[in-house]
Amino acid sequence: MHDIRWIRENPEAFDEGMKRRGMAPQSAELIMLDARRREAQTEAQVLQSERNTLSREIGKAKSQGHDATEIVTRVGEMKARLGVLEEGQRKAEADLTAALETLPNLPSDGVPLGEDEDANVELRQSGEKPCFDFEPKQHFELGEALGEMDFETAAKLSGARFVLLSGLLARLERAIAQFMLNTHTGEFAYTEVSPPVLVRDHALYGTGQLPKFEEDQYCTEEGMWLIPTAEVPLTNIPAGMVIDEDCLPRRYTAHTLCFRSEAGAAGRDTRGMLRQHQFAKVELVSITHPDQSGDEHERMTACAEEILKRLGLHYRVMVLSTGDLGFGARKTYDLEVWLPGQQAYREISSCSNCGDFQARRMNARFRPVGEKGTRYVHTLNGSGLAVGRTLIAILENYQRRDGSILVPEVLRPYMGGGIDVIGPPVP
RNA sequence: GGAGGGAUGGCAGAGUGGUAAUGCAGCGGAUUGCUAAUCCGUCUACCCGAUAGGGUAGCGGGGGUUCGAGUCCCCCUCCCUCCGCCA
Repeated sequence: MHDIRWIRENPEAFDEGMKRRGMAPQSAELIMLDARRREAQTEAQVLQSERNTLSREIGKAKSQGHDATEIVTRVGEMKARLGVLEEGQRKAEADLTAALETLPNLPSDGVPLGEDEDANVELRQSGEKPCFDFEPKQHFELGEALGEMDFETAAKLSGARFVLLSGLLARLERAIAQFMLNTHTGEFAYTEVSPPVLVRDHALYGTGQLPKFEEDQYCTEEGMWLIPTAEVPLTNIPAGMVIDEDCLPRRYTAHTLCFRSEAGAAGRDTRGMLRQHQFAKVELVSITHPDQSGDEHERMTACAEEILKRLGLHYRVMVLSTGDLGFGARKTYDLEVWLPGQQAYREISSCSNCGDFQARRMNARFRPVGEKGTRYVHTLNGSGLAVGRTLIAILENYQRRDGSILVPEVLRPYMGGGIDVIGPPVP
């Protein structure tokens, strides 16, 4: 959500930001709605003030035993008009909010200008593509050959875009998540959280999925929503609160299932488990002082990168262009891991600085030391990492000629001991 | 599913129809010769105003009654307790 006062004072900067997002100028319409709102408010307040004065006189007169019928009739006559004005004020406020709440965040300075992901800019790479003396397979070929990645049974149970892992692949998935959580909590000072994965409307509103992206979410009959990412519960932890400045930054991590309808993704990534309706992810969320969100964004990205480095996976860091930026983000780094079976880089983490955009929606503030009043916190979120996609990356990067998978060194302690290789498949 | 009790400022907590007590925290100021005490003011959001200042709203949300609602009535949401069911 944007600050209407800022828009009022910086209309050209606001429109410039929207333009970089590929959107038409918005400020004129918003400023008009704001003017209408303030006009309606002032109008209503003048009459309310009058009413209050007269009502107080009635109270005074009555307590002194004087007759007040004349004033009572006068105030009574104001009533209908007052109702109309108050209704007008409510309407004007609702109109402005409705216009504001569907507008995306403005890109930060320095975010590359572009229409879509083709304009994303590579910042750096880490590691190297592995060399094979055979033709590397895709993850689903490997997993199915091992007999531990079963799309047919999953489809029988749940339909398309689901997978059933079993045996050592199921265990590998668990090991990956454990390794990530232990690293983020033990070394990077994130507090582990086990949050609800069903949330109310206002939580999804706070992070920006509602009202605009309702069709991407799963909703229960009771009106609860399955989270599309743990960003939703974690970022909403400080919603509605005023926290002390010395409690910042707050860092949370959680390993949860995520649920996405993939409504707009028909036909994309249909083979394998790259794009599923349900997947596990270890999420990172930071709540920071406004002056620190930039540094925190770099730090968070580095934490996610460290996981890939320790797993020995080659990846590149992209900064998203203005056209590829998510709704709530002002700046996003994507980590793209190399998949030798696919011969492609694929997103495995997305780290975003949302500034005060989400904080304003969820009313999350802090009290600055030495100042009066409150300010909005800044919120950041990043995957640290997507567990399913990490499994894919390990399969494709650590595959061997015989179809077996070498377990990366750092994961072996989590595999239960003595399991350094998964497979090879039995014919 | 059944029954009951609740929701008041950053926090705690009074308030049964007439300007939202009080305490703590925060902020501003005064004062005192020492890490502090005391006193005064302020305290959320918005509107008007160049400033000084003025005003409105805010007691979970929305309606209603009333000249006037935190207070009375209706609807809704959420929280808690007990019972039932249940991992």
